[in-house]
This record gives sequence, C-alpha cells and structure tokens, in this order.
Amino acid sequence: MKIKKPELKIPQYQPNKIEEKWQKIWERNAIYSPNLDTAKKPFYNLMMFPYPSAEGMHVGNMYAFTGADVYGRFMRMQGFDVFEPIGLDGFGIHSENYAIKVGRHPKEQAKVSEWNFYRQLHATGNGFDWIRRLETYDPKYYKWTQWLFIQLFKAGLAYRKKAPVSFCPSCKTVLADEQVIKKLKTTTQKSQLDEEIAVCERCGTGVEKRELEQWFLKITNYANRLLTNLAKLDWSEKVKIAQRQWIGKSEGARISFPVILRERSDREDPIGISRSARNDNQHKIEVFTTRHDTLYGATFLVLSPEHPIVASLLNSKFKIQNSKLDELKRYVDKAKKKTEQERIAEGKEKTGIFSGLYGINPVNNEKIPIWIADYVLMGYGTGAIMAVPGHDSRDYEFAKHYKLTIKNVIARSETTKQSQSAKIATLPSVARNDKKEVEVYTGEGTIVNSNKWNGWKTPQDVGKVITWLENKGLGEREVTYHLRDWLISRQRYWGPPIPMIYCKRCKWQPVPEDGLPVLLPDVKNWKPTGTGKSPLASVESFVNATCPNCKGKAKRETDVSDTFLDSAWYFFRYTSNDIESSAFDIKRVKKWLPVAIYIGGAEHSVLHLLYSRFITMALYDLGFISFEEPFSRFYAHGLLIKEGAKMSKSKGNVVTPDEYIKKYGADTLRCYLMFLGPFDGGGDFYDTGVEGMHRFIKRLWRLINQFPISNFQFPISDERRKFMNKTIKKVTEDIEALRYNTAIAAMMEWYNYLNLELRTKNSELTKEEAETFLKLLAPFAPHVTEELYHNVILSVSEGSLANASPVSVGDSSSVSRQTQNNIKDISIHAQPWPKFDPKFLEESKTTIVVQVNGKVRDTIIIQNSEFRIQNLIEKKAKQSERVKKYIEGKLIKKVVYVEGKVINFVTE
RNA sequence: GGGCGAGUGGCGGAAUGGUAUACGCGGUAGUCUCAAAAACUACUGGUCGCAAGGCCAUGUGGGUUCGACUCCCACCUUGCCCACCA
Repeated sequence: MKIKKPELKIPQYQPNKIEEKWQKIWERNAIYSPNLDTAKKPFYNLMMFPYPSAEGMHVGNMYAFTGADVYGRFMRMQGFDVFEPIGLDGFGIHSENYAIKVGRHPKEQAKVSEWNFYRQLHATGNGFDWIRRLETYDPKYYKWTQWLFIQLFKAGLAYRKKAPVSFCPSCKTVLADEQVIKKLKTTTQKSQLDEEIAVCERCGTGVEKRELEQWFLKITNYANRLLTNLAKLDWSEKVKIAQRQWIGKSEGARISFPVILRERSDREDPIGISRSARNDNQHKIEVFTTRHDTLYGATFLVLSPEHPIVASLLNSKFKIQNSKLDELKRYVDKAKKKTEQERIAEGKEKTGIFSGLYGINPVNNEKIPIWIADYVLMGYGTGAIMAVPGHDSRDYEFAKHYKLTIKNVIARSETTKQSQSAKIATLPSVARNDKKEVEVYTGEGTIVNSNKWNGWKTPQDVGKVITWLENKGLGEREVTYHLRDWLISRQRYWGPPIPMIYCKRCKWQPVPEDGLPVLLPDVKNWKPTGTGKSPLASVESFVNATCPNCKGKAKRETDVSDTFLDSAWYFFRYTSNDIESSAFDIKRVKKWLPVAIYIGGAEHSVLHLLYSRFITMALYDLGFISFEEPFSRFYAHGLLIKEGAKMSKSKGNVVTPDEYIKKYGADTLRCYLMFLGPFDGGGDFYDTGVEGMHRFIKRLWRLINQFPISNFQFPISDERRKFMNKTIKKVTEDIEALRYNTAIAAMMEWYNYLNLELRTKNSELTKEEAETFLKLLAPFAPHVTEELYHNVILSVSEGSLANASPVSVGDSSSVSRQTQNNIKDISIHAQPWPKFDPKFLEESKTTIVVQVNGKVRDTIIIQNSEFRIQNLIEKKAKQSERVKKYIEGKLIKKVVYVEGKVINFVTE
C-alpha cells in the first residue's frame, strides 16, 4: 500500500453527527430564545404552525419553514432580537379523522404525532424558540381560546342562528362557508358537461344542506374594514386580491317591488291591484341589484325557495289554486332538500315554478310574474332578484326555458374605432320570446326603452339612475358583501368545547372565567355521531351544569369550535405562554406585535388570514391591543412539486425530509430546497439536485479545511477582494428580498472562483474570506457553518496557525466547556452579518458593448475616466476589426451611446 | 363565466430595455484506480464551417425602440384562485 503524502488531514464531513451536536448545544443554551421582556430590537418572525398530521412532516412543510428560518437567521445576524416560535395546530377535524383511521383516541394520537413532529422539526435545524412552543389542544392554550369566544360573545360578535348550513356526511359536522369547495366531478361516461360538486375541504365528500341552529361569529360587521385595511398592508397583491374577492363588495341598489295581493274576499278584482295592497309594506319584495340601470327590463321576479314570502304563500296567506299550491310545495320541498351538490350539478339547467303571484315593476307599473327558483340563493342579497333576461345570462336562460318576456333596454354602443364602418347594434325595441331569437347582452352601452333614462350611458350614468330612484323613493343605494358570518360550531369531539351554558330562564350564558377551561372530557365514544349532535351531548356529567346567572339547572353547549378559531390568535399566545393569568401579556404583545413578517402558504389567503385579521380587529375594538392588523408583512411561498407532479398521497410521491436528512444532512436539504427555484414560485424537487447540493457543501468543507488559513491579512488581489465584496452585496440583497435561489448561486460562483484562484495561483484562503463565506452561508446551512467557524476560524483566532489543524468532530465533547458557556455570544449565528465596502466594488475599467445595427459585434474596455468622452469611445470602437467589417464603406446614420454600457452604430 | 400568473437549452432555473442561457442537474471526454464508485479537470443551445467566423434561437404573429426574454396589441398553451353573488 502506498504511503500518502503527509498532507493536512481533512476530517471527514459527517453531517448527522455535526447537526445533532449543534442542535443540542443551541437548545441547551437557548441561543434562539430572546428575552421577550427586555429585547431591544424585537423582530417577530412567524411561520404558519403546522397541522401535525401523523404521517409526519412533509418536505413541503420543511420548504416553508426553512425559507422563513433563513430570513430569521439573517435578521438575527443583522442585530435583531429574532423571535421565531413554533407550535402545533393539533386540534380539529384533520387530526381527529386520522385518529379514526388508525383507531386510536385523538388524545393519544396527538401525543404520538407531537413527538414525531417535534423530532422532525428539531432535525431541520431551525432557530426555533422551543421554550415558547404551544399546542392548541393543550388545556392551557384552549382555556384562552374559550376566553376569546366569551369576549366575542359579550361584545355581541358571537350569536346563534338557525340557518341552512353545509353538512359533511363523512366528517359528520357542519362546515363554514369557506370550508366548502367546488370540485370537478369526473364522470365515468363520456359526458360533455363537466359537473361540479360542492365538497368538504377536508375529506372531499359531497356536502349536504341542513337546517340547524349554530354559533356564528359576526365577521360581516368587519367586512368593510377588512377590505379597506388591505391597502395599508405589505402583502403580495395576489393575496390581497383573493381577500378582496372573497369579501366581495358589490355596490348597487335595493329596490322594492310591490306584490299584487288578491285577498280571498277580493274575487272581483281580476288583477288585484288595490291602493291598500300597493301601500302595504309587508307585501313587497325587496331585491338587491347592481344593474339598476336595467330596471325597465325587469320582466319578472324570482324568489329563493327559502324566501319568507314563499313560506307565507305555502301557509295559504295568499289565494292561489289548491292544485298549484301542491305543486309549489313539492318544488320548494325538493329544492330545500336538494344538496348543494345537486343544485350546482344542475348548473346550466335552471328549474323554477310560477308562484301564482304578480308584482309591479315600480318604474313602469307593469305587472310582472313572481317565480320561485333555486338558482336564487337566500344567503346573498335579499334572497330575491329582479330578473332582467335581456341583460343577464342566467335570467335569460330561465326566461327562455319558461317562455317569459325578454326586453332589451341597453343598446350596444358604437364599436370603438375597431371597424371603420362603426356599427350600431340594431335592437328590437320590445321583443317577445315567441318571435325572433333575442340575444342576451350583458355589456355596456346606452339605455333605451326606458323613458327618461333613454340615452344615458352605462356604466357611466348608473349614479344618475340611483339618484333618480332615490328621489322618487323607489330604491336606495346599498352595499352587499359576499362574505358571510363565520359558522364556528362543529359537532365533533376534538376541539375546544364552546364555553356556553343554556338555562331555560336566563338563556345563553357564558361560562365564568374561573370556570375555564371547560375541559374536553375523556370519553370512550368520541367518534362523530352524524345525528347533528356532538359526541359530548351523550356525556351527562359534561352536559349538566348550573346556570352561572341563576344557579339553576342548565345544560352546556356540546359543540366544539372550529379549528380556525384556534389558529386565529396563536401568534398572541406565543409571546405569553408562560403566563397563566391572561391570554396574553399586554406589554409583550405591544413589544412584539404586529408580526414583522409572516411566511406561509397562499392556500390560506382567505381562510386563516381573514379570520386572524378579524379576531385582531375585534381585540382592538375591545381595547386589549393597540393595533388592528396582525401581520404587517405577509409573504406567500410557492408550491413544491416532485418531478413535475403535485405531491400527493394517492400518487405516492410525497417526499419526507427524514430520509434525505439521514443521507445528506439537514444543511444539504435546506440549501437544496432554497436553491431549486424562486421561493415565491415554488419549485421542482429532484433527487439528483440534492446530490448536487451535497457536493457543494462537501467542497466547501474541503476548501475551508484544506488550506492553512492565514491569520494575517496578507494582500490578496483587487479582483479577489472585489469578488468577495460583490458576493456579500448580492447575497445580502437577495436574502432581503427572499431571493434565496440566486443568493446560493452567487455563493457557488464565489466558491468556483476561489477554488480556481487558489489552485492555479498556489495561494491561500484568507481568514477574512473563509469567515465571510461561512457567515453568508450560515442562514442556509446553520450546522456546518457553525462547525467550521468553531473548528477552523475561531481556533485560528485563539492562537497560532498550528491550532488551525482540524480537530475531531462528532460529539459535543469536542467543543470546550468554555465554548459551550458563552455559545450565545460566539455562535456564528450571533455574529454580525458581513458588510461590503463599496470602495472595493468600484471598477476602474468598464466593458462597453459595441453594436452595429443593434447586433453585438465586439466589446471594448475603457477607463472610467473616459466614460463621458463619446468621441474617444467611438474612435476605439471603430478600430475594432470585428466592427470594421460591418461599418466599412457604409454611411453611419446615427450613433447611440449609453454611458458605460453600450455603443451602437446605425448604418444605412 | 370572472380574477391572477406563467411559457427561456435534454431538465430545475438566471437575466425586467443594453454581451440571453448565470448557478445547479444531466451528458461527453479525461485524470486517479487492477477495476468500479467517489472525487477532480475540460467541454456541453441549434446549425453551417478545417478554421476564423457566420446564421438561427426566450410559445405564435404583429407593434414600439438605435437595441426587446424584458414594454404594448392579438392569439395559442398551461397553472392557480374564485364562481347560479343578482
């Protein structure tokens, strides 16, 4: 066997040993736990706490957390007291469903998931403040979730109402509006129409409609504030747009249509208009419309089957033929029973029934029929619409199907310039459906067939229309929101019991504060019942209570609250989970909130983010806090995919970080995740990419270890110094903007450059270069940089070059007690971030691109002093042989010179 | 139906008015080795050419500009979000 040259022995890179060692040291010394009371430069770096799914952490979670952690570590090195807490959003249907699947009690399952998830989170090497961690299912936490509910109740923001709600037959609970999503139903037959169904966000089961009494939070009170405040927030426009769309403000008019009554006695009057009826406030139909400009085109009215007038009708308050009444009843019953799924599935084919009643269009006193149809939703506007079949495609379809009058009241304006023979749409003045096909026109134009409004333009003149209506007392301005109140009752076990007690005498009473938390009882039958009642309803010891007010016998609310309530305020609790006497410490909240940066998935654009904003606003109104918005800055990261496909359990392509961490170490995986694409755009995960990153880290390990690092600032070339400064600048700016992929690329370039320099010029790495490199990489690869910093850089500082020889790695014993004691100060993560010196970035020479007719032909190098001397540059450029070829014998028409960048000769 | 984005080598992606393809993956050749792996080194958009060098390429078609991946218009493809919302 050959004897190798007695070279410097490079220790083997053993990521797992290094990582475990430093994770222990960091945690033992709480280096990532700022003092929440005395910190001088607080920076709240929040990431969305995970649902601890029992399968464990997904690489997508790690992607999100790493991106947030890199930012936190960077800010810490910038001198901020960074608070980066973590916890588990472990209550809720998601966790409970998993417990059902594996047949374990949710409480036990939570322990298992918690252990596993925290183990994984530790292994990723994030700078979490472990002291502050919290779990939403911890009674110490949900005590305050219940307290929060009570505050809302006392403020009139929590109320009960019976309402048609979405019910998931699989999860056996009601769902909030936001938790019902639409899905394409893939039909087995080759049908042309793709059917859409409404399904549960959690399990994908089609939802049903049920009429139940439930707890709601009055988020609609905040609709306008939630909307207008968006302008103040440093959030990506995409998320703001999603919220705006969800809040869905519509400005329009509320218009009353009198109902023509035919009292039983009133047989003589064939039409039934009587003065008394017309003035009868109880018998009018109010509609909300954004197209009041088309009011003259309203040829019928449509009521939702749930509309109160429909109920009165069925109670025979109005006289209609009995046979028709039966028919009506059948239709309404059917519509009410129809699941949301069926209603939407019918999609294009609208059904309805004539009510037998007529109304009056208030602008022209025309008698128009009143129909009932389930395409009109009770939940939006007034539950009744004026139908304008000429200018609304849904009304048009309906009118066509039932042969109702279609009227055109908007004329297409002259087509703007597009065609020379400016077309003016020819429109039939009043067209009946039974004659020619009349088309529906939903665009803008000029009002016609509308008396005094004729000639007004829409949408420009809609303001005039509403003023006219208001003056005549026929309608008024109205704003309607798509946002509905937040339904928070869940007929499930695994959540915080809603802390309310019902007393027959005193009605609903909140549990007094000293009665909190209302503990979730340990029960055997915790599985959902499907009866519309929570499993807690059968636990007598739980249900029976005394009324807090009259001390009489009373019953507890047995539903639990929605998981989204748990997560709507957790960022307050993080600051104060050592405090038992209140939900949060007001001083600490003032110091740390609003959150400086919140990083998470865009899928929470409407749910979690909106709820959190609402709760924060409510707390502000209640005087607990001094700010209205919880998250000053929200940054949505992209979606991680695997080799071109979405990761999903069904595809079996879900990547777990564990195996990669075991094989390459967390540093490699972190760097790879941050490198594979722009952070806000997501990226594609390839195994070979991970290997490439591992190579980079190993090369760096070798680079730092293999050259004896000079303790002295021996002179390095200007170019080398410039490269270092350039890299510091690039990496700093990129991290600031969360452009992690290009920050890493810049470091790789620097490595490639240094490696070539050192090899070909037989030079040494300076301490400054090595130290700078490690610091720049530290946010991405916290362990290996810490290891090298201590074993190479600090040992150089401590003494002679001899000490620079590598020491054994592997266990914490290799780090001296001294080091461990003051690790809080001497950790690389506590060091100041490298600064670049602009003076080293200055170039004395500049490369100018020489173009002929916009094509690059050559480059010339000029001194900076020559920057402004165009003649000189022109002369130099013309001397180039490559340029000569293209300009010789040609007339130069024009010369464009852009200072310090390009010179372009334009020839004939 | 409405809203928002994206389209660049074999692949992930850089470059936001001035040298397109940085960085990484993959590939080819070489060094080391009995050999392989690893590691290291060089090359790597297409095309014509011995070479020098030329021409062509950022979804398609137009436009603006001395100059366009970048700005404008139309179209095609694709992703995400919302949707009987009156």
